[in-house]
This record gives sequence, C-alpha cells and structure tokens, in this order.
Amino acid sequence: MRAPIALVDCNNFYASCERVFRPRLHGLPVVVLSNNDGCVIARSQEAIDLGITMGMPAHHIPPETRRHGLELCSSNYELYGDMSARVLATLHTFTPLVEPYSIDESWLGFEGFDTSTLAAHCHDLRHTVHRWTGLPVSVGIAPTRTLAKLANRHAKKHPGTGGVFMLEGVHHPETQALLARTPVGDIWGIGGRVAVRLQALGIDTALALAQAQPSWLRQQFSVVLERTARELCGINCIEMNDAPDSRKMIMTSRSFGKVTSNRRDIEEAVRAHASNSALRLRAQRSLAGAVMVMLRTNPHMRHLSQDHTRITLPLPWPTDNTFDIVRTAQNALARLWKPQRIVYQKCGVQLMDLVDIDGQQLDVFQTPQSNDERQRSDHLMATLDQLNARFGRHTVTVGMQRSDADWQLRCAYRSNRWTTRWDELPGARLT
DNA sequence: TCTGGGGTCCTAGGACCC
DNA sequence: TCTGGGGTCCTAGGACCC
Repeated sequence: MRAPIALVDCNNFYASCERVFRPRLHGLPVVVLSNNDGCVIARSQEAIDLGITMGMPAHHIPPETRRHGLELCSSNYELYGDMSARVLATLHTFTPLVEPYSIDESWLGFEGFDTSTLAAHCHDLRHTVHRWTGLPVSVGIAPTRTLAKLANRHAKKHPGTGGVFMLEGVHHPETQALLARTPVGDIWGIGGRVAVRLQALGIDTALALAQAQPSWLRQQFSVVLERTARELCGINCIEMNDAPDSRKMIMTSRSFGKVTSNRRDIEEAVRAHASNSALRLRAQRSLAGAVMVMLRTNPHMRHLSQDHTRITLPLPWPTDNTFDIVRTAQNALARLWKPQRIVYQKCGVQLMDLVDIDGQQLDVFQTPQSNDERQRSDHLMATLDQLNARFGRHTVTVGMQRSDADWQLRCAYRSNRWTTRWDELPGARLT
C-alpha cells in the first residue's frame, strides 16, 4: 500500500491526565466535568462500566456510583494542554510528519518508511509515550484517515492488539470483515442524522457504504459523504497537512457561574472574553476585521422567556489591539441589550474576518491606521502580554474583571496544575 | 440549585447585477 | 394564457468533529 497514515489517540485523555499525578485514582472510576461543572465530558473505563454516559448532566450522575469510589474532576485545561504538548513532542521523535488533530489525537505520516516494520515502530512509539508522559495511547494504521480511525477503534477495543492495529490492504478478508462489523453510525464523519437516513435506505454497515455508488451518494447526500465512502475504499481524499492553517475565527464564550440579568456583570464578562479572544488572536499573528457578541438565555429553562441574540460590528481597521476589540464588543453589547429583565445564561465574543498580520489589506471604506499608531499599539500589547505571562493572566485587565464574580465559572473539583504552576508542583516524600 | 466550548465545511437561498 | 436567465457574493443554518 502507499504511505500509510496512523492515528494516535490518547485513551480517555482527560481522565488519564488526572491519574498521572494522582496514582491513587488508578482502578477507580474517574469522571471529568465540563466548564462550570455542568456535564460529563470524559470518563475512565471504570466510570463507563458504571453506566455514566457522555454529556450526562453532573446532577444526573447516579448517587450510588459514589459507593464505587467515583472521583469527580472539574476540567483543568491548563494541565491537559501541557500534557498534550508533551505527547506531541514525543511523537515528533518517531516521524517528522505529525499533524495535530485535537487535544488528544494526531495524524502521523510515514512517507518512505518500511511498511513491514511499521507496526513494530508504532508499538515502540506507544511504549515511549507511556514511559515519558504516563499516558496510554492507541494507534491505528491504514491507507486513509477514515480507515485509520476504524483501525484505532479496533486497537482500543481489543487488548489482544497491544494497542496497535494495522489494517492490511482494503481487499484483505480481515479488513472486509471489520467493515462488515462496523455500524454506519460509527464511521468518522457520519453523525446521527445521516446515519438514520442511510439506515432507512438499507445501508447500515461500513461495508455497505463502501459498496454504494459514489455519484449516487453525492446526489442524495453531499460531497462529504461521497468522500467518506471513497476513503473506506482506500482512496485518500484528505491530504496530510503538517503546517496547520491559522484559525478562521476565534471564539471565547462561557456560561455564567450563576444565571444573571445584571448588566454590569455581563459587561464584565464580555470584556474578559474579548480580552481573551484578542490574546489568542495575537498568539496566531492575525488581525480581526469584526467582532461578534452573543448573548443567550438557558434553553433548558423553558418557563422563562428565551432570548438568543447576536450582533456583529466592524472594527475601525484590522487590529489585534485589546482596547479596540473590547470597546467594539462593549458597543455591540449596548446595542443588543434589551430593557426587559431577561435572565441570561451565557455570553460570547467572536473575532471574525481574520487576516494574516503580515499580509493585511485595507477595505476601501476603512480608515487607515498611521504607522505611528500601529507601532504604539504593538508596543502596548506586547507589554500587556508580557506582564500577564509573567505575573498571571489577570495582572493587567481592561476595565474591571473580578476573579471572584458570580459570572465566573464554577470549578469545585479542580486538581492542581501540576506541570505549569510553581506553587502547584507535585511533591515527593522521602522516607 | 444544576445541562460545555470551540471549531470546520457545505449548502440553500436571497440580494444584486447585467 | 404569457412576467428572463444566469452568474456571483454573502449569510444563516445544518451537520459534524473533539
């Protein structure tokens, strides 16, 4: 087969991260909750076995699971992000072609590798990642990404594989058998809606989808499904891209710790989200052309009046300046604000029309910013970022942003940020 | 009391133009 | 009776992913 693709995926990533520095959690059911301790977003195998499902609201977790030693964790993205970077660094020692896909998954390319020893190479990779980071991973190897996803699931499900599974050629009986066993809804790229429609047409396994006429799939569904079907046949439709493009939009949104109709609180949250989006914008060296502010009530509280509203305002010129972005976001909020008392649950600030900082182009209607202004702004932002990096994220903020306000997230069960904070480093006792 | 956040891509349909 | 047609751009919404 042509140069295969591997998918490396950390097993139960967030739950596994929680265990690395707290060995007593091994063997216990561990659950990681979303922001605001809202719902379940990760589970250890023991928690899965207790029937705790993905997305289950925290207050629906059956109380009897506590008897089994259930450990609840608030999400600790600082820890997960750092652990993810360690895994990535390890992967780079095994192949130059590494394309991060999500916080816990990467695609690996093996151009020029000897395929007869590739599986052994990946077993070595798996052991090394575990030794260097403490995290268990699974590896699926196949001619296309869609097949690598299937191979990875197989590796994870069957301990006999030792955590690494390489799909032989597409026409190999073993591959055909795997496709025949895979429900169509378990294929990467096929969600609930499309799965139901496919099943109604009698296509209920990966094998049936692979055997369907691509042009018919395109006509009945979309080019996306057509590509998926081709990938199942071993035809690569998604090229490797190890230099990921920068983001096309940047969004920061959070639920409030407590629902609120207090305008001052919401203004404060909007300032914080706008500042955070601007920081991420500078990190990827882009400028934004517009700001969108979104405000939403709690859709689960049907007895209260509902409001889901947003507005987009242009920035005076493409900018990464926190002050300009915060000011525009505040103006947007003022325009959105309704005089009736509405209880809001969430707000967000999205930066749009992003352009590369080095290749920016002005719109005919935009006021150019003088070089002088531009330099002053760059200098100010660099100083702001340095202070916040050195002394903590909230050292210098635009307007008031209290860290203990009601709108701030709840996170009652957060573990230490073991690897990124001096005052939270793990300790060892010598006996 | 209590139900996440951040992305991408595709498509349909409206506005507008000639 | 009978009211063009085709291209492009933009936006909103759907679907999916982790």
